[in-house]
This record gives sequence, structure tokens and C-alpha cells, in this order.
Amino acid sequence: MPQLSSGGGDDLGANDEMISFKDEGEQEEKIQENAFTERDLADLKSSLVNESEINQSPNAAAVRRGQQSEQRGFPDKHREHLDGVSKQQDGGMYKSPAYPGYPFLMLPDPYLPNSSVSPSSNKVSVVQQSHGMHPLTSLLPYGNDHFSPSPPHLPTDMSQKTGVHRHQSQDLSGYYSLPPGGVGQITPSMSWQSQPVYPGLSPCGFRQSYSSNLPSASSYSRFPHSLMLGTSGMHPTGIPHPAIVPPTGKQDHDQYDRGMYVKPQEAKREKEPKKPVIKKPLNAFMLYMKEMRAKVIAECTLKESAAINQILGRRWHALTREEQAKYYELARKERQLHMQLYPTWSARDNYEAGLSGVAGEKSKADWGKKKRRKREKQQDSNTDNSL
DNA sequence: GGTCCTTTGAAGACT
DNA sequence: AGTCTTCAAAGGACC
Repeated sequence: MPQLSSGGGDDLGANDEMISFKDEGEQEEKIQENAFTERDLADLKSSLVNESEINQSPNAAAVRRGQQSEQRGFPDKHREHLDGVSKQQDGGMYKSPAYPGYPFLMLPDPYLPNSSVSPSSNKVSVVQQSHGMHPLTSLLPYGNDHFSPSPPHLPTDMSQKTGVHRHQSQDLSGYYSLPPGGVGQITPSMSWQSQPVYPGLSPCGFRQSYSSNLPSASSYSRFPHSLMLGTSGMHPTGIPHPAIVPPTGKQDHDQYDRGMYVKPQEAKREKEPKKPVIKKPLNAFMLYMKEMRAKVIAECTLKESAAINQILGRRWHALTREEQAKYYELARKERQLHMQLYPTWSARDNYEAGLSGVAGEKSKADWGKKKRRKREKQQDSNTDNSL
């Protein structure tokens, strides 16, 4: 496996990459190890952005991320530099322009049987082989069956759909040709348990205000994990998918318990069958959160999601590029699968209506209120900054 | 019971 | 084209 910069330790710890964490007053951010992970992260993100948006507007994406990152203390003034550096250090991981598409297409696909390495896979092995199930197995709760190559129930020509403009997906047959448990082969370097992100320190780096006195004993048992996801969320095609929400009835996974169902009473009240709500596919960070939430809860005896998410956000930044790449790849596959399952779906479907009538009964007025609140909030912050 | 909080990323809406 | 906004998950806190 080509050595990535993470091991080099050179150029460690651009100081300003830690700004956002320092504000928290946490010691962990001072650890050097994090410094290089931060850098790696920047590299990864840059690479991912460059690759995934290569046909779009890399600059726009970079700008946007730059803005966001800046807010999050993830300075992008280094990004250009990092891009250049990463391409050199990657040993080829992202250097080849021969693959205008997603970078991971060059990677040995852990989803494939034998985890066969693509011809170009000598460039990287982001994924090492493991012997057991990958923790991320849980992130793809779909039954393995529907990962069979070229599911016959899927439209063969997705381009037939109209009204939705989506980039043409690549042939997914390879991506979803999974052996039983194949998804779980991704693995290995994901040893969060053995490699605490903030070694020597409490894994719980959250604001004091978020600390909880709640007992931790129940944390794990209570936590709904996607691993436990059953075959709920059945798509009309017969494909179970977590993104789809049946119009009636209760799915057996907590994932669908909240804000996604027509309540029984409502279901009765509404005789017209509601259109199943198809949720957005989860992005990389969401997948990561789902995977790691239980762990954080157990470690930190926290239950408050806001606090947990803060921790997860920091851990996400502390992940190495390889670790993050797995989630980005998973998210990409998730999107592709989602796209194939629901070719006419658009994120817009869940806009404005706010999943109206499903659970939240959000009205457009509510949506507008929320929008207004958010705007006001931003204005407030701007005002504060200007002072 | 509804909304907020809090995170990142994707995508649609808006300017 | 660039920026802004919403939504995705989660569950306690708050009104």
C-alpha cells in the first residue's frame, strides 16, 4: 500500500488548522497526531472535491467549502497548497487525470467479491482487507440480495426518466455485486476503539454545558443501530431501502420512527394512500455519525445529540483520509443506489413540503418560519461579528 | 407535540 | 456562476 502522507509527519500541524478546536479549550486538539490528521483531511477533502466535481465547477465547490471550512476553523488558505502537496505525497492516489470520474473508481473495491483490485489499483489501497465484517456494514442496511449484479427489477435505462436531471450513473453492477457480507469487507484501519482519536484523553470533548449526568448503562442497549435494520423500507421493486418510508405502518427500526411515518391515527384519517416519503441518501458524515454515535454515547455517557454531534464532527475532522474515504465512497454508493431505486426522486421532493403529512405535519408556513429564523440568526451573528 | 440544537455534505433554490 | 438554504440522523431540552 502506498504510503500516504499520514505517516510522514512532515509539515505537521499547520497551526491554524486547529483554530476551531482551540476555542473549545480542549487539550486534545493540541496533540500532534491530530495535526497531521487534519492535514490529511484537508488533502482528502480537496481530492474528493476535485475528483467528484471535476466536471462541474471545482472552483465553486472549493470556494464554498472554503467558506464553510473557514467558519469551522478549517482554513482553506492552505487548501491549494495541500492539494499540490497531497498529489505529490499520495503517490498517485489522486494524481491520475486518466480517471475523470470518482477517485475511488481506482480503488480496489471492497464491495466486490475477492475485493479484487482494479487494474489501476496499484495507485492506492485505501482499503485494506479484513477478515471479518466491517463496521460499515451497518451503513448499508440494504439486504445483500439487492446488491446482486444488475438487479433485474431495475430499469435498464435510467436515462429514460424525465424531469430529473442527474448525472449518468456508472454501471453499478460492479458496485452492488456483493457477496453475502461483502460490504463488511471494507475495512480495517477503522480501529477507533483501539485508536482513540484523542489518545490519552477522554474521548468526550464537548462543552461542559453538554455534559450529562445520565447513566450510561443503557446507552448501548437503547441505541438504534443501523446494523439492526431489518428489511423495512421496502421499495415497490422489492428492494429494501432505508430511504423509503412506507405510507403506513410502522417500520421496525427506530430509524423510521421519527418524523417519517404517517401516524396510525393519521393514516386512518387519511384514506388516500400517502405517497411514500423517500428520504435523502445519507452523506459521508451522516454515515459516519450513524456508525459512531453509539460508541460516543457509550464513551461519553451522553445522550444529547447536539453534543454528540459536536464530538462526532471533531472526530470526523480527525479521521485520516483513508478513513474518511471509506465513508465518502459509501455515501457515493448510497447515492447511486438511491438514484437507481428512485430515478425520479429529487431532494426537492422533501423541500418546502417538509415531509408534510408524514409526521411533522410541517406546513409551508412552518418551513417559512424556520427559514426566517435561520436568516435572522445569521443576521444576528453577522451583527455580532461586525461589532 | 413541535421545534431547536449540533454536525457535515449533497443538492436544490436563489441572486 | 456563485451563494444561500434545506435536509438527511439523533434524542434530549425546551416551550
